[in-house]
Amino acid sequence: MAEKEKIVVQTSVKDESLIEIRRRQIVSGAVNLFKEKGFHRATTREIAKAAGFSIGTLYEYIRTKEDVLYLLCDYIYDQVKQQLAEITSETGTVEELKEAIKQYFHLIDRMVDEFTIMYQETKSLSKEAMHYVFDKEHEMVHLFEKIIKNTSLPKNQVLTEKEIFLAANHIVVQGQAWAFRKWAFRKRYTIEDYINDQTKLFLSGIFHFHENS
Amino acid sequence: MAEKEKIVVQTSVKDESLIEIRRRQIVSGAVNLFKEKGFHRATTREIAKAAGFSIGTLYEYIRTKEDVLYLLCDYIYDQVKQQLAEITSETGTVEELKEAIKQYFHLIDRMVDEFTIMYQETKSLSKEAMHYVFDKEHEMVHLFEKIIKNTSLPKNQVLTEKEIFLAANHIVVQGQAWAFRKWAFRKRYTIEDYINDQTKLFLSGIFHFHENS
Amino acid sequence: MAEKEKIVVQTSVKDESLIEIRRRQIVSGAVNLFKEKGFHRATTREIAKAAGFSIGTLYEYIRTKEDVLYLLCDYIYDQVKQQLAEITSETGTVEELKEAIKQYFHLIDRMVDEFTIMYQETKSLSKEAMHYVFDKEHEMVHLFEKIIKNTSLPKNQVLTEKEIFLAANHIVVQGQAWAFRKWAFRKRYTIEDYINDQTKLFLSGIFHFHENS
Amino acid sequence: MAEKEKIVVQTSVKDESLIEIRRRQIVSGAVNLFKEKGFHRATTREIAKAAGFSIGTLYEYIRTKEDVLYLLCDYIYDQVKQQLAEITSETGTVEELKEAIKQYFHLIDRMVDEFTIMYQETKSLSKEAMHYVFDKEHEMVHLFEKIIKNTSLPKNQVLTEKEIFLAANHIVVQGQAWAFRKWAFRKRYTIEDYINDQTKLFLSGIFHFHENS
DNA sequence: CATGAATGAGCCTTCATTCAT
DNA sequence: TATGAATGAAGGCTCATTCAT
Repeated sequence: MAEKEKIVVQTSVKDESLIEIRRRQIVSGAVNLFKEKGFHRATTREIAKAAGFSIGTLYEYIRTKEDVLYLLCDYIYDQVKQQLAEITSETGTVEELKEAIKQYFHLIDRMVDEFTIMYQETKSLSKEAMHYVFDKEHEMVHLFEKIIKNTSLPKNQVLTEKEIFLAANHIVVQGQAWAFRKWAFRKRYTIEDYINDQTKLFLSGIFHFHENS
Repeated sequence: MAEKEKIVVQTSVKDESLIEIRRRQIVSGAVNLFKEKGFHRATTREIAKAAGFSIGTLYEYIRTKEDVLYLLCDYIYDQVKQQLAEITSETGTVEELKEAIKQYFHLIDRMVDEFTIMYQETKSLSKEAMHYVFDKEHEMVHLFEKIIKNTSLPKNQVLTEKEIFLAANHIVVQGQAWAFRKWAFRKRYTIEDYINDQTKLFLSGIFHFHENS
Repeated sequence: MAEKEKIVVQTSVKDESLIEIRRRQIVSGAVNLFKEKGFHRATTREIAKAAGFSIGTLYEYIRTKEDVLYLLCDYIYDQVKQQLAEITSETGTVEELKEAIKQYFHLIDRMVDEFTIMYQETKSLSKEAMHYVFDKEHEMVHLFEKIIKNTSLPKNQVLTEKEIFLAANHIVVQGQAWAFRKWAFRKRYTIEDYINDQTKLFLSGIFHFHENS
Repeated sequence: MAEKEKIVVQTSVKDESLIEIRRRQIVSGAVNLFKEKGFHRATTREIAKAAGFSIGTLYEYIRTKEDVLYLLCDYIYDQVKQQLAEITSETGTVEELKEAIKQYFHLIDRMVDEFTIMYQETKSLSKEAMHYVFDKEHEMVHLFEKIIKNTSLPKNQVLTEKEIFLAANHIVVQGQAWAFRKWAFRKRYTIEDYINDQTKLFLSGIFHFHENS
């Protein structure tokens, strides 16, 4: 979780604040571009153009094309983390859990493109970078694990660690599904409906987990 | 759903049965290759080699590199469909539904690599081919919709069409999750455990769907 | 002029009469094909198909793709030669010369496609084959040299060998021009008009050759 | 006829003057190469090498291989046009016509290779590019039409538009003949001789055009 | 003789990356 | 720092030719 984990994308530029600006430009240009053509089909020239400067300049801020994808994933997770940071479970009520799910699903809905790109292109990353991304995903699962653990369920429904893990994954996965199966859901569901039904299904699931054989 | 819908990958070879053989070779070679490097990083020469013949020959059986991916997706779905065809809901018991889920999850487990590739690379297909794949996915969702619809749930838990759709998607998505989140699940779950817990969560979910607000 | 000069296109087939038949098929298929796509753009598969048999069979009657072009040129010249053989200058009248020109121009008009192909693709031939073709062209020039030489011109207009050579070339070239500049001429000229005016221009030219400085 | 008609060969390089330089390099390299092997047999790598840079660079200045041929034709016609621009018929004397022919024939002699290539490979161009080249040819014919029209011929020999067209084509064609039939002419003619005799033949032709039936 | 599947050299083109200005 | 021209490895694909049946 420490910032130190961040895989540093090397630059030849010294000015730290300029680096930040340029990278923001790269990322926001890349999102639109990758959304349209995917990482592999997008050329570095196009990335540079989308970012608003020349390839020469692009390569002052990245070392390889893959860095762009990495930068993008990094940026998205930062956003996610930042926004999820506000979700906490303090009282342990079910309402709080519902709220967390809602926040998370809305977050995904707001960033559908970014998420879609991430889940599609992540596999193109180097093993090293991929692990970093996996870790981040694990953080997200973990966040929900904590919230679920903290939530007071009916007495006879106390979940084991493993079951909590499954439940947390469930939320994360169903959230992602909204992003990369939108072509299937959008015809029948608004995000609100989706949240509603998914939450109901999920809650009745964990509320009665141990009732069926 | 007619077989005629199949998007024909053109060939310059006339012998139909030979085409079948060669394509099977292409597909099984490609699975291993794509698993390792992904579709984009694999070269046509490598695909040919993995299939056991020269590029020249490869191109006697496909028109473009994308055809390989298409052939692969096609093959996988055919397998899936064929194996799921045996799953039917005749008595409408919950046991039957459980069995269907089990079959489906086992199927995915058996073809983890194939599924992973499919969900990762599908987006690289042409619009036309993508729609064909989407249709196939829809068939799968539909299969579960029918089974769920046919299953007798507690009286007060009758599901609407929309809810059935969600539930069917749920199964399909959680099945896929086993494939492309295996890195997360494998540490704690065997496929049997996974099936078990997922089924429990799902069933208690739909059995009590309308109990929570 | 002897048949011996013919560069033999080797075959692995023994039956002489079959060879003739197959080659005729090759040539007539190739004319249509080359007319449309040119020699380089036409594939051997297409040539075989146009000829009415398989590539395998095609290669029983030729050694390389170039042979097809060679066969084609050979055939065309044979046709030309055969048809021009009937043109002779026996009385030495101007009428006879006119008739020869007319015959030649009409011949070209009848075989525009063949001529066009020949003049366009001849340069793709090997040096050896090209020389054979050049020799054939020379024969044609020579034919007209003989006719012109034999024609009685006004006394003060007797032409030197060199001038006769030029005049003969003139006819050959202007004939070819009808074939490969048809896009320019066709708008304003019918073949009859063309023959008429070209003949007039030519005759008045050689009839008054030595009048201007 | 406006310069604007020029079919633009697209580039990814911005510096206009550099484009000019590189294209000149491409063209002059291509002339030698095509002279030797023809357009189809020459590879892009060879073209690049002949131009003095890498394929990568070559493709910064052209879009496809065909562009090289187009660039070449374009260049040649520019040269021709530029050099013929100096030829004008102001007084309408026969001497002026002779001079024009002389200039044109000399021009061809100077650029035999270029002309030969152009007339041989032009047919490989796309329809669009071919039309552009045809238009240029038409300009040349038209130039001579104007000159001939302006030339004062004997009173009873006034030529019709159609005859002038034929005569102009005559010059253009006989000029080309010097280029692509050089193997035939070179043995007996120097360019001066050729010009001399061709001019004589042509002039006596048009001076007496209407004397023969 | 006829067939057509197999082969692989080789072609055109792209594009990530570098480096002189 | 910024620029963009230059580079060349590498990729997708074609097609003339062969050879077993």
